[in-house]
Amino acid sequence: MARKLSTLDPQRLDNQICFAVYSAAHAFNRVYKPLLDRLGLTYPQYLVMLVLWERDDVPLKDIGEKLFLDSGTLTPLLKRLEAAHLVKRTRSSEDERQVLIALTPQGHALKDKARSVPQSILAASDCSVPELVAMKDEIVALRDRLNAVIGE
Amino acid sequence: MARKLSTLDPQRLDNQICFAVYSAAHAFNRVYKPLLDRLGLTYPQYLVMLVLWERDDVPLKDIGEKLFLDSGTLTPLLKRLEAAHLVKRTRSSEDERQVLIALTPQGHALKDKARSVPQSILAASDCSVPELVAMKDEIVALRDRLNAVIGE
DNA sequence: TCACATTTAATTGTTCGCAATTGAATGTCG
DNA sequence: CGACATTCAATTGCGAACAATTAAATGTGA
Repeated sequence: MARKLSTLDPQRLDNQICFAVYSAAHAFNRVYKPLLDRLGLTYPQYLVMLVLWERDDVPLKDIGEKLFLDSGTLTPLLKRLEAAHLVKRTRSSEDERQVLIALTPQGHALKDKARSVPQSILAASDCSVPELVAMKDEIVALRDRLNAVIGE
Repeated sequence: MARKLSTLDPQRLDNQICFAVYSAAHAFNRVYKPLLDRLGLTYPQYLVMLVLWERDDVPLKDIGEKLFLDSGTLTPLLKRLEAAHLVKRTRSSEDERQVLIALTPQGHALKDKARSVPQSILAASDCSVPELVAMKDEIVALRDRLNAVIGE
């Protein structure tokens, strides 16, 4: 009886999906760490590079919208990527407010070296691709509902 | 054809479950923010309080194991909770290496004020409880598989 | 055109999160 | 008992993450 109550108690840590998500994010980060160390990237830096590998010469703002990050996070991060010679930051000539982020040749080249990363993550997940895709879609849907509430 | 390839490309941002988890964690944090502000807590501080509301007078190490955090994160966090008069930190007399964390009366009292938080999160999730429980269990299982790889 | 609002990036300050190190307390084994 | 390893918390340094503010560029409407 006491057990049954505790498995329903919404104030219990283990009953909270947010803690599941929070702790899973950290677990992913720990798995990524050794893989990304070899590329000289942190996980958020890797996300920015993924965006740029899809489309180059992007305004900082667009990167922020894709990754749900603001300039307070991205400005120093991009300065570090620039210091590592992976990107170049230039003011747009049409709109001087915008900063355009472009890959350097080294930044482009890193895409190849990073090609094996998703494979390693998949292996660590120890889960079938269709299962992972289904989970991903559910989590994205949840995230989008949460973000919709924030805007309200 | 190009579209089909891109939806299978493992190096695409939108195909990565880790980014789904990462961005969902941030979305949760943004929903929690205004709720926890009223309690004077950050989200990680709230997690520590959840642990203590379940069992009081816990070694720092045990809190770390439950939350997957180390002393580098917890020591300053707990000092801030102590400065807010929510917990007390004392060295164990049996084992002087351990620091025991105990709730103050204010720390206990905060549990009641926090009772409505899970309800608000549930509403923001806009999802049935059984669905959320199923997702939570899947995510926890994934997290545990990832953590198992780290240990190896 | 000119006052005003909006957009955008940068900056500042606080809190996480973790790797690496330090130092003290405890355990272990010869 | 005594050398040695282990455990545990604290510390240091770095990189996010975000709120709040600042400043410059652009847009808008009288």
